[in-house]
Amino acid sequence: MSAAASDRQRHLRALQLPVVAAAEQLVGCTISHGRASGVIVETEAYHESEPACHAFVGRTARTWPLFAAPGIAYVYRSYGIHALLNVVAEPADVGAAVLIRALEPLTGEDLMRARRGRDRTTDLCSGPGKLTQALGIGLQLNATSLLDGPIRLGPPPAGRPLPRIVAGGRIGITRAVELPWRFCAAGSRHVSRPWPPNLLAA
DNA sequence: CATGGGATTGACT
DNA sequence: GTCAATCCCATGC
Repeated sequence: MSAAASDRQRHLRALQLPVVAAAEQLVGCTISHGRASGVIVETEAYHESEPACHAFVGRTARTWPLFAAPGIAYVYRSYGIHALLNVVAEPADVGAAVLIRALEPLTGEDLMRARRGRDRTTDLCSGPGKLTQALGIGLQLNATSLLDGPIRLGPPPAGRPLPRIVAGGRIGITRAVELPWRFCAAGSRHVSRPWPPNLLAA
């Protein structure tokens, strides 16, 4: 298969993988909602086997979408304020998902600015709460399909080289912090916390 | 039924 | 660097 053909399948192949590999493979793919879209530049993996994952406590009124089929959206409220978007991964009945932590704006940047009340491009989607606000994604889209919409997970933009990936510890959690399950596009200025330059070499 | 704690962000010192 | 906003939900009495 050509490299371009492989890219067009990347988001679909990722959904068939274990959640940590899926998180890595989804960097470079796209998320769109209506006219607004962006390239995924930062993800984190969560799995029911570790305590930082909401699914660790099992199936509840909050966590049931995590156990749905891969490609379903898990959208939940964080800190009483923000909506955070996850791509459910692994086979049905296994609780696992990829948190989308940052996007590089691709289309609809004017809409994003209006929704965010910010001008700088790097302030629009550089965080899990920011990107849902920029794309107009709320809790009402919890458990909807990312393959059928309204939110869509798509392949990398045509003609764009896939980014080199850097891995590290997940952000903003207190348990299982040692797992290197955060993945970023190397050198991207659109991630939530840019990598320290001294650690970027390798 | 009361309580505590977030997979965050933005404003401020 | 610190801190408040804000609310759902999981947990425990």
